[in-house]
Amino acid sequence: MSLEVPAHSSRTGKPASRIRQKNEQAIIQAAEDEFARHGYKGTSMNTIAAKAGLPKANLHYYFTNKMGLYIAVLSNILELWDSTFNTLTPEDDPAEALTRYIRTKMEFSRRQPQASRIFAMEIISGGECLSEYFNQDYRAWFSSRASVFQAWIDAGKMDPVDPVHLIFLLWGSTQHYADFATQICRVTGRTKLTKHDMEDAGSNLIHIILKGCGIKPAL
Amino acid sequence: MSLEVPAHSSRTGKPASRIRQKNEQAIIQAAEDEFARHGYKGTSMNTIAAKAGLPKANLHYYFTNKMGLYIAVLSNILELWDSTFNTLTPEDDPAEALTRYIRTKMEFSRRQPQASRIFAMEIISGGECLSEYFNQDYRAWFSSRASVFQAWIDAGKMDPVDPVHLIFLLWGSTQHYADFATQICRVTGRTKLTKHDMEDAGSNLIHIILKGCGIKPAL
DNA sequence: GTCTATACGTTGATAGAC
DNA sequence: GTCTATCAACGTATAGAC
Repeated sequence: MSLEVPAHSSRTGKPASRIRQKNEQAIIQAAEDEFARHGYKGTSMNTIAAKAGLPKANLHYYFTNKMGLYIAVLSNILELWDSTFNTLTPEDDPAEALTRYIRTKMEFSRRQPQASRIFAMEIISGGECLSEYFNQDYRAWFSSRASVFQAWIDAGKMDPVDPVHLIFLLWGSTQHYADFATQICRVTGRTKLTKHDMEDAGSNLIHIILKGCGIKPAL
Repeated sequence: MSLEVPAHSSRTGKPASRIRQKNEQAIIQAAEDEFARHGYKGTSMNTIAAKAGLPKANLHYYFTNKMGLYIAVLSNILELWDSTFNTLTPEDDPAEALTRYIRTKMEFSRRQPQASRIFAMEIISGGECLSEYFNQDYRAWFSSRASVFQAWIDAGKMDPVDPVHLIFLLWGSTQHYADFATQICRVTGRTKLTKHDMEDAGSNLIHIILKGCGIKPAL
């Protein structure tokens, strides 16, 4: 499902040296910051190199070109992304499972806001770099997530809401706290969203969404 | 064609000629498309000029520089944005008012997705161009919106949810359908979101959010 | 493996003919 | 008011010395 990140040199296929690993990490880190703020087109290799503390020729040595670096960053992110998603099953207790899912997504929004923003930018920009990602497998996976909700509905464990739109509600409401953190801070007079703020936000979402779906909260 | 009062040149304050009005409109239209896709930094005057069918020197004639054009586009959007927001009052019936509000926002996401995306890109990019917009007045306005919900809560018309987070839930869940339309289409196998799709999405949100807040639906 | 120097296209912006 | 020609700055990418 995810694009491939070479643990080995993309050029030689040999195991990565310690220096290589360290430099690649520094570059990816710097690239994440820039891509998250300015998107693909708006980011320059120059700026990334400066932020990573390396001459810009090195970026081209480790990643063949700008798109190569971008794909590496995206892959990094999708790996994270995917790993937080596959926990719901029809056998689960809806209240418990949904609570856990929302908490996990909010925790992700708090700890990896950059990842969420890069993803958002890419989607808004047309998402062509993710066309590989949104393939048959992805649609099948999405379907299987939706069918979990359908199973709960059929078993009378929750209201007959549209499972697909419920997923979009879960995604939209949780990612909002990563992508729009700037606006949220400005509006509420904060300088940053604390762990506590995010937990409050999560509790609020859990209350409204569970009750809204006719699920009794877990004890 | 009607005899409207001509808009005025942003430079001279003199009445705008018909040519000027037409060209400015074409430029802003093209600029919106590009800024919505690539953000401020990722957009080039060159591309905008080509899309507007004008030599690029003209853009600098009508709008002093790139930032001037960007601000013009943003202002255009904020005007639209604000005009859809001020309908909730403590005297309203919560069910009716919230239903209307969600429908309005979804209608906005359907008709003006570009506007929503430019706003999203700007916020993700740090939102410095909006620092003027997020001023004292804005915070006061936001507060007054939140206090409407608080009034409903105090009157026992809805559950004691956090009014501020409720607003973020409303914003996040409705804007998601504009900003992430690409992903939604890919995932659901559609080519575009129809009016009918958006109405379904709205109905779903209304069901979950109203019930989740302990509000009985309007009849 | 690393970095300096550089090629060469594109950028935002302007000067000046029409 | 409009547009062609042009500028300096910056973009990605590479060649080749170390």
